[in-house]
Amino acid sequence: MKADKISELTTNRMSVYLRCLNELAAEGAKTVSSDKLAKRFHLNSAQIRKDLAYFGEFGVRGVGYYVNELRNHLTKILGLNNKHCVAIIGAGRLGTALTDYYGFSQTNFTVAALFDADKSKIGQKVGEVEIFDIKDFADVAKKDKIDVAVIAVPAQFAQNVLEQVAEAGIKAVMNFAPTPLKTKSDVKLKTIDLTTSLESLSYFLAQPIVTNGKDVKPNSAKRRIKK
Amino acid sequence: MKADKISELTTNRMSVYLRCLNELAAEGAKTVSSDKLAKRFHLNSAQIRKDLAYFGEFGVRGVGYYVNELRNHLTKILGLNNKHCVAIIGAGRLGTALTDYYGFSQTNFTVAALFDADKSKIGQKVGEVEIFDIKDFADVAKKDKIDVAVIAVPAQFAQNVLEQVAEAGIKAVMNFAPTPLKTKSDVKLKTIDLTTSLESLSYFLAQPIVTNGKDVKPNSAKRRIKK
DNA sequence: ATTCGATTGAGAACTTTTTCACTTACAGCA
DNA sequence: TGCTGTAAGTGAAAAAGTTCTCAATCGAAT
Repeated sequence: MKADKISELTTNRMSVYLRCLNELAAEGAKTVSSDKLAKRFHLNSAQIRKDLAYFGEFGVRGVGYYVNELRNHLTKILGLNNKHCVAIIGAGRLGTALTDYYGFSQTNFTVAALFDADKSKIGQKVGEVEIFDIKDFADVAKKDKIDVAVIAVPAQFAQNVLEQVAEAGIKAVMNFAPTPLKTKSDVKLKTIDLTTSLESLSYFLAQPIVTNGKDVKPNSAKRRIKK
Repeated sequence: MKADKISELTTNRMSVYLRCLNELAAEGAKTVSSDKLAKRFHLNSAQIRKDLAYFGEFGVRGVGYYVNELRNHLTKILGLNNKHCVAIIGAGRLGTALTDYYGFSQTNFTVAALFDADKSKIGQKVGEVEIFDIKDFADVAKKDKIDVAVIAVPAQFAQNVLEQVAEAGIKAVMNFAPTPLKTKSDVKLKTIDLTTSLESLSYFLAQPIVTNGKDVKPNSAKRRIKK
């Protein structure tokens, strides 16, 4: 198949598959079928096959996928065979929490540096990771071979930080600031907006829960009139 | 219009619109058009009108939307006119960071309690927020009128925590544990998987950047051909 | 009043994503 | 060697989501 444009929905799932394959490998499983995988995360097996098919033919008909082999493929596809160095900009609560979070992680990401504009923080350490002046970003990024940036600064500074980071040649940015950012097309930006997530959840709280078109509440006839 | 099933993509955007309206209101804007809004976050104006149309007719032709009026509507729709009390389960780095994050927040969410299984943490405080024993979740949740739970525990405990939380009658759960969770259909679960986000980003790093099916390395003429 | 520009609301068209259903291929066994 | 059962790969259909287009309608200017 080998399509030339892979959607983010697919790459997200690839990461999930890989995690699952790592678990399966640890459990000593030799093979796994798309159907077994699908059941692990309440997903359609055709979807898994289709996702994988974008990248090649990894399975064996009648058998399934060899766990180790597929794992190696996915690791390569996701670029996790190479080490990645992450810089976190913003040494507040969130930034420092993420420093540990990714530091712990079994994946191939290392938080190499923290950055902040607050003079009083600069030079301090969070675990093993030193806090640098954001002004020195380009230099430090180059020296430490940083290739991923995480923006964890207040919304009003985010655009500026993004530009500095892009200027320094970083091509992958994860943004936690709840604000829309403009970026050049060769920089991949992924925004995680916690406020939006929470508010969106609140919406579902506010609504009566509906299952199969009918209300689940005891004695309310019809809320949510169709059409 | 008033459709009966609103997608999460729409509710996420509604939250974004609301944030923007709050800013506009602060700037003193009286009205705003879908086109102006759209430009703020590189979005199509038809999309905004369609999103809003799910919930009613809020605009005035030839004028746009009255900022304050629309803001009030969105606030009600998202259920943000009521206070929400949030419990965070897992008083590790991430959990404590989120405690502050949402605590700061200007929105109508208050972190009312933290929970952990680690005896040494129980009784301590993070800012104003006390850490309770997870075993007491149901009691504390009832007393403090908690209606949203955030799961920030290691993956292997997440399913168990979710069940306890659901058992206590919580209907909205935000999950940071990188693992698929099973839940009853009347509990709204939203998972934010930071590892997946990062790995997915890594994929785009690993790939040559492609625009129209061709590689965009140094001296390729046209980027992004229309259509 | 009437015209004009602006902007919504909504159906149609289009695009993307997911699911279905079927064909092909391999492994194990008689 | 040929059957049989299982499961990948895949084109087509369905569903979901986005964008286009345009009639309807409002405010303002003439």
